[in-house]
Amino acid sequence: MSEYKKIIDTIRKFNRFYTVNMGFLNSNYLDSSYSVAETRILFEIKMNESCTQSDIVKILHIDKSYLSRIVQRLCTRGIMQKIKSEDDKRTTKITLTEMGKKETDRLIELTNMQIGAKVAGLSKEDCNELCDALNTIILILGKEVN
Amino acid sequence: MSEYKKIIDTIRKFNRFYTVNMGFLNSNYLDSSYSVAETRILFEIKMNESCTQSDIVKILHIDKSYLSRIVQRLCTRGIMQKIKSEDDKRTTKITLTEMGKKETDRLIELTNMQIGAKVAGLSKEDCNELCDALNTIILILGKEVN
DNA sequence: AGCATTTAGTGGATTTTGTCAACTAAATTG
DNA sequence: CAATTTAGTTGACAAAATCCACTAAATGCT
Repeated sequence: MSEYKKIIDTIRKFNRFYTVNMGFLNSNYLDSSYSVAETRILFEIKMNESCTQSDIVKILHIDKSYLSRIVQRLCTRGIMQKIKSEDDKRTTKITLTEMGKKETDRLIELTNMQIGAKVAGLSKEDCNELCDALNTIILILGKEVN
Repeated sequence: MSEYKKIIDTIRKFNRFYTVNMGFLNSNYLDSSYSVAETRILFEIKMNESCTQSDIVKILHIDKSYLSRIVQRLCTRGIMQKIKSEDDKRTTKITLTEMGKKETDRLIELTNMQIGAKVAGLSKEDCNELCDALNTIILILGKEVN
């Protein structure tokens, strides 16, 4: 079997396994008070400190009007703030409020616990091996630029 | 850093990387004529040859009423068939029609090409290493029963 | 400069997706 | 054989996501 056929089959098998086994990846089992999209947006802002809506649109590939409404909702809920940019008056910087930061941290903690539950029974050796394997994949697939 | 903290951080990093980099996983960029749910259902029936709706409900964790309607739709589109079971008259076996099989194969071929594009530039060595890493993850995480 | 095009974000209207509860019919429990 | 469970269907809704048209600001072009 050629390398390509083998790797494609393996990735296919992995995807199937991972989405079932780690199915919470894109689930709202996390916390019913935030949708999947909201959660991803919160995580993204957390990572990027401060960013514009179009930044998020580009990264997460979601519709700009959809995002706009989500941001509005989260603003009225006191989770984030829109700050008019001085240099480019079309754009608004989005930042988390104190409450938003706390909430995001809480959500991260929740996912950590879910992940923790998944690996709870693993031995030290398995943990290390798993880490290596995950990093290997990031390294190799990261070479492919898109 | 403890093994657990390390592995949780790594999985978190991996999830982020993989959903962005391999984002097509659960996308309908695949083929606009089938929704994500429809595609998953088609793949599942393909794998299990013949199965009941409740089988699929259990495997894919989707609402039975939701599934029922999707199956109906795909039946009227000539993709699949419901066959009354003799032994248990509550259940209906679902099978793909010839057209359904062709369509499913076509969808699989499409994902294969998407995956292929992702790994196109990899060396033989990288391919093998990647395969090993993916299989390692399946092996280790597969130990954890849920 | 001045006009055309692009970009950021908003809002209306709609479709798609997914959920919940109630129901029928058949199977299972005990 | 009555009570409970299971498989699937349907109605009514709610949530999520998309499409399109629009305003205002920035950028490109000649």
